[in-house]
Amino acid sequence: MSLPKRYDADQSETRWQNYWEEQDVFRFRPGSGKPLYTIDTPPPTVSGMIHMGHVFSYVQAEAVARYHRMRGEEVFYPFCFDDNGLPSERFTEQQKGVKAREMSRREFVELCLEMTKEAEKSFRDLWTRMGFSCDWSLLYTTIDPWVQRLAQRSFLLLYDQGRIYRTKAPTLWCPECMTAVAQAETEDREMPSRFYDLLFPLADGSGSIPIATTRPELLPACVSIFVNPADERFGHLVGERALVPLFDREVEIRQDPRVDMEKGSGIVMCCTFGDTTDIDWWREFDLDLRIVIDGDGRMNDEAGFLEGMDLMQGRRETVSRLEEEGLLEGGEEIAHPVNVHERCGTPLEYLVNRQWFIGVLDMKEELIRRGREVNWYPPHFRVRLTHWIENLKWDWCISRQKYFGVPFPVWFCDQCDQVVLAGAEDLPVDPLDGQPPRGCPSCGSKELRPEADVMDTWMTSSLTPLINARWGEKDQREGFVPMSMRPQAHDIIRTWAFYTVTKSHLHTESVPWRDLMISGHALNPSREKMSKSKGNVAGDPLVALQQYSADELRYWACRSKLGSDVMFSEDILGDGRRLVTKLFNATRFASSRLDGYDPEADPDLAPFDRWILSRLTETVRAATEGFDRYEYSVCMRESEDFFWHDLCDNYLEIAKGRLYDEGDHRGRSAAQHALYRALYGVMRLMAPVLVHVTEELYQAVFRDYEGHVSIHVGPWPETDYMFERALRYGNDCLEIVEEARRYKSENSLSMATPLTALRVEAPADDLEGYRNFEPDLLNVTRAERIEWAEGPELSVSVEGHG
RNA sequence: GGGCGAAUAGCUCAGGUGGCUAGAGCGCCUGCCUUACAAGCAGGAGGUCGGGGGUUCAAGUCCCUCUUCGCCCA
Repeated sequence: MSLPKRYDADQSETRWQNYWEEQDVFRFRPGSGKPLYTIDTPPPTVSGMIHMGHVFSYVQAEAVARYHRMRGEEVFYPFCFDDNGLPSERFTEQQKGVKAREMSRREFVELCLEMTKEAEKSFRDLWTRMGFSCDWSLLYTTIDPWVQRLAQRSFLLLYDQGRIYRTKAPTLWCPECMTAVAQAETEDREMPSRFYDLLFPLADGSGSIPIATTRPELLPACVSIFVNPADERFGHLVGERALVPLFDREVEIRQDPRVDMEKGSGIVMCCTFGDTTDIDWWREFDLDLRIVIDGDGRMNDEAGFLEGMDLMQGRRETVSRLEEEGLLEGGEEIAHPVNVHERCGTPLEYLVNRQWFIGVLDMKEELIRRGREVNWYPPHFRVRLTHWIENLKWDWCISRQKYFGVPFPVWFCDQCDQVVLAGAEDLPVDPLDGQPPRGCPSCGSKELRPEADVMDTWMTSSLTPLINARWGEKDQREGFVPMSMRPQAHDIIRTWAFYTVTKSHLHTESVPWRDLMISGHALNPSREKMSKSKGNVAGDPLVALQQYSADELRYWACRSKLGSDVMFSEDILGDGRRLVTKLFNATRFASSRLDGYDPEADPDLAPFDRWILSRLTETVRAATEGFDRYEYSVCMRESEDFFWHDLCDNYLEIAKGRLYDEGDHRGRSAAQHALYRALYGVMRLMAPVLVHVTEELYQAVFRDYEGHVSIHVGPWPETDYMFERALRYGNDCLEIVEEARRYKSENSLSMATPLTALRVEAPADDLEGYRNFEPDLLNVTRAERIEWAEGPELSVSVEGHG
């Protein structure tokens, strides 16, 4: 097959994408007998726009999948979507302009399903256009009934283990989303605020004490005052009582070392609840509980005259009343980090209500140990998990007061409040839909009410290794515990990695995966982390794909070191374009010189032929070593360097003389052999990244000789060819070529200009080694003769031109 | 405040276990349309490797310290 003059990436990429699908090239075939390589793809949420960050990290993992496939492993590479949960609800509400609580639950869930299906389609289209080799027949979503069954199965088992409990306790609460959230779903955001200095009159009338707070509206929730025991200024107050301003309640002044003497006035009020320290104090000192905020973020009747106001109104009203009473001593504008809900940015409150939890705080050591059992690439990310676990303050709250999610398989007895679980054989169940399977096991009552909350979406997505294994299903897959590899970006170590390690520990007493491949972020040209809200032109893959090919985007993603954040800008994509074009041109040239090539022949290779094939082996070794530790960029750098400089700039120019000489059968077939092996070798090294152009060239040139249905299921290049002498002398001989070229360049001559003679000096022991290269050296330098002489070291001089 | 990472040519970045004149691509300069490719080829200029100490025969690389930036967590 002859190649056209120019490479048309657009039509070529679509053509091969269709071909792979038609030929079912990337189908997982469990019975193949090859060693398994199983990838635990992290299911992306389907809310909103796909940006370059997704492309960046998923491409890197995709290249790894292709590498392992070429190494002869049976690659399990699924795709999946995390479509249940809060992100999808918010996405649906925004897109459709609806509110979940203003419609029936069934209607809303239907709408969410519809929206997620649409988003999944555009995701899948993009992935196809990027040339992804996942097996779409393995697709699952976290809302699939059988996946829900797995999540509920996990719940039932952990409940039986005593790992899950339900209790009324302080909970992180989002007043905007009106649900409990887990620690992992929060983030700190720097916000402008004000430190108010309030005066608390002492109960004995002996004066007043200043208390600095950013939350004056919590005054009605104040249950104690604390000072640091080491504080000489206020130590004498311990045991005294003070009056809460505006509310005239007496509270006791206590001491605790957690009070920061440097911050504000050095005296703090404890409210239920302003922060986690308040919760600790409340527990340890058995303080009163005064909850003044409702689930929707409004002050309730416990807040007295503030009732009905939202938090900001409450704050303003409190401040103005304090001013009237002369109990406010100015304040200070500050910026401080506020714990907000990562999904909506709303500051979180601490409310007390009944929630489901998984106990994790008592397992910290075990979980840290599991984290250590996983191979982290690059290794330094492991401490992030360790530190996250060490700093955990809450058990995992798994109930959400939401609608679109996996239901708890649970009812409650109206008579005795006993928890009634669904039977394992009935899963998946939706208690709101179906009848309870049996009466209350305690009192026999038939009056059961369903649990209306849904489970945290991480309850399901933490199970992806077990979902992939079809854990507990009739067709459970064997050899999936642990899975070979989980690729993910570093921002979700505390969530995905942590929860998944936890679940696998509890369910399989194992790590979820042997290897963890941690990608960096894509930054936009102003070095900011790309996010949905900051979509610029370059940040939208669909826009980028109008101008650049998928191979060019993939090349960009795979030139960076694993784990490091990389800037995305359009001019960087030009680098990929150059390489794709060069690859195409070089192969087109090679194929035009391969007529009569006999793959079975074993021709007598010239020294330069041995040199290029030995260089190829060096390159393959380095590339393989890189890929084995998930450094795809090492493979790209090494193979690009080999291809461009050794193969194109040097070997092709050297071998041209023989390739064009129809009369020199021996020399020509040797050059054909070396050229074919070298080009096909480096083509395969680049195939995991430049998936389309390598397929195009493989099908056009190599397929007839090799016979594999696709380059991507052909073998990774071998590493056994090595002639050390040819490698060493060949490298040195390039200096001779270089000297001839320099001479021509300095004299403004064309490279085609003939030279009268080259004079080469070399140590006596090496002279013969170099002389073996003479015929090819004459060809490439256009020298009429080479004068060889003994000398202390290799040196070259040019004697005039013709 | 703690942890992790980064700082190398004008720009974007490579430089495991310390070892010849520190590399690449882009950009720049000078040539060359060489029987694949001008989206190319050849040649060249350009860096006190963030600052300061230290270990060593030898430090971009190891140790200490400081500065700046990013991320994660309080």
